[in-house]
Amino acid sequence: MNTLHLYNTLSNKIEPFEPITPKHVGIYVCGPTVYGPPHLGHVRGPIVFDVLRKYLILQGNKVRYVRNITDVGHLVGDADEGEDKLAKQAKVEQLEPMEVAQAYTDSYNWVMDKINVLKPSIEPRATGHIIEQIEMIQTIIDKGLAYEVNGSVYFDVMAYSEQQHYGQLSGRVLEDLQAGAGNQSRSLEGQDEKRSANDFALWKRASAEHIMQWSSPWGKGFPGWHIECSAMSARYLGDHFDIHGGGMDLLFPHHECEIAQSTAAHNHAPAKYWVHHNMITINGQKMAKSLGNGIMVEQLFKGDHPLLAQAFGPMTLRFFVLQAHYRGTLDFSNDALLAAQKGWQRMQTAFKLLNNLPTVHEGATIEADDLLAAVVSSLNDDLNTPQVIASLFELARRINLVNDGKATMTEATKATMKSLVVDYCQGVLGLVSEDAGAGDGLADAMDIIMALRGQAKADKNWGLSDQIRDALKAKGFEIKDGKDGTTWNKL
RNA sequence: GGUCGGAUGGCCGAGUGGCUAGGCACGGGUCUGCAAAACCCUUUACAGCGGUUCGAAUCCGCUUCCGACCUCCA
Repeated sequence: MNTLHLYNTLSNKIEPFEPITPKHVGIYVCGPTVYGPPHLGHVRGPIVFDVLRKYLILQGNKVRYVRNITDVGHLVGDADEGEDKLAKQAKVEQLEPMEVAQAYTDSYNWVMDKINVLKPSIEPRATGHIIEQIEMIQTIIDKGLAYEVNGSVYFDVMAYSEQQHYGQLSGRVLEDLQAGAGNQSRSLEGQDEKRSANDFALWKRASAEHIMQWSSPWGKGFPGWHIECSAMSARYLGDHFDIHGGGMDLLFPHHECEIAQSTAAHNHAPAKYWVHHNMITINGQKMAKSLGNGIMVEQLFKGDHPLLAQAFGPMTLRFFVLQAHYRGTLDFSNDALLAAQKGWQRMQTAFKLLNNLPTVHEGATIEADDLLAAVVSSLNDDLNTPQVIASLFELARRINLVNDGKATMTEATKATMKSLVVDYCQGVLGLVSEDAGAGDGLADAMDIIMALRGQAKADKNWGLSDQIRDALKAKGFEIKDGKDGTTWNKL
């Protein structure tokens, strides 16, 4: 494909991507609800949309990327009387709600940095946009598509569906949504206040002991759990922007409600393209608290989890995520992670050779134009990163051939290869080498040890050289004797 | 129950009406004090049963199994 195409959930088709305003792209991605430490599920979306964003930038677009922090509003599911998730966690920990939100926002962003996800252009918080949400709710009420009951405001789905198509995004039909949902034990507070079971809260009245609450035209309360994204996306990207992203689990009801709210308020749909990534599984099973198989990102980095035999670095995680297409489920397991880690190491090793490779003026036996074309084409085809990675492995193979003197290339080919490594591997895919020991003096210290061991080897003092090697290995440093000297890396 | 997705070689995971995905593991080789690493090579698998077709893993139907969503979720 010659231009970027994306799968649009709105049409269930792959469509050519054309910005509303040429060379300017607005992206809104649903960020985390910050009431717990980041787990593996939190990582996929940011990586996928980071690749999309970086690719759009490489193509010369100016991108405004908005990813929110939800620090209020989501109701607790299990018969908790509509308590705010954050407030609940706060009581448990005896902290201020904002303290909880801050701590988990920080740990989320720490993970984002580790996995080389670019910071959002704007990272708005739901609590910082209460006024915008109230204004939007008022607009919807004024249009007769929402109603107030006892200090709560509900969106009137039936009234809305008389003018607009409710269910367009998720493919749901209103009649099918009536009753009969699988989880019959689900009885939410305020259900009897609604005119229809499909109506959803825009604003909820807060009880006195509810910690997070704000004044509104309808009394003290807090926003419903869809309105924040509608209000914040409109504020920072306008009421009609290019791409709205998120996980498939948000498709219904969250995104469907967003469309309904925004359409009700602005008379047209908010986003042109809706892009959804699929979920992750652990050893083939859904990751869920109830199954006890949730893996926190920090546990992965430390290897501190029963399902993990070792630690895996941030780049291995990123590489692993990108080795699968974003619309398919992705299965985590120790073996799969291990395979990704080894593959990524091999790729890095080859790419590091590139700068020092010799070139020829004529009689070159390999080129790289075909790989560049393949990479671009794969990205254009709905961000097919697995195919991009396959092409990069072929690049690694060719680099190794030249390095081994089994093939030759021109300076122009070398330049193309550099572009593949710098612009696409490091740039778009965001896969950068983790240089162990950079800047903390470790490298210098290791150089000294390597020199001493080199002397022992020169003296054929194998006992000492092996002892050094084994001792370092025990501390997590791997020693490799190559033909051009000894190298090391941190495992 | 309703709606929507999947089932690919030992593992992960692309693709798709006829042409090698790729990675990891396994195996063979090069290199090497040993080891590890690195590098090269490693010859087709698509749930089952029907159907359409010159030809299907790829399209259609049925069956079995798995999963997601149905107002907690990335």
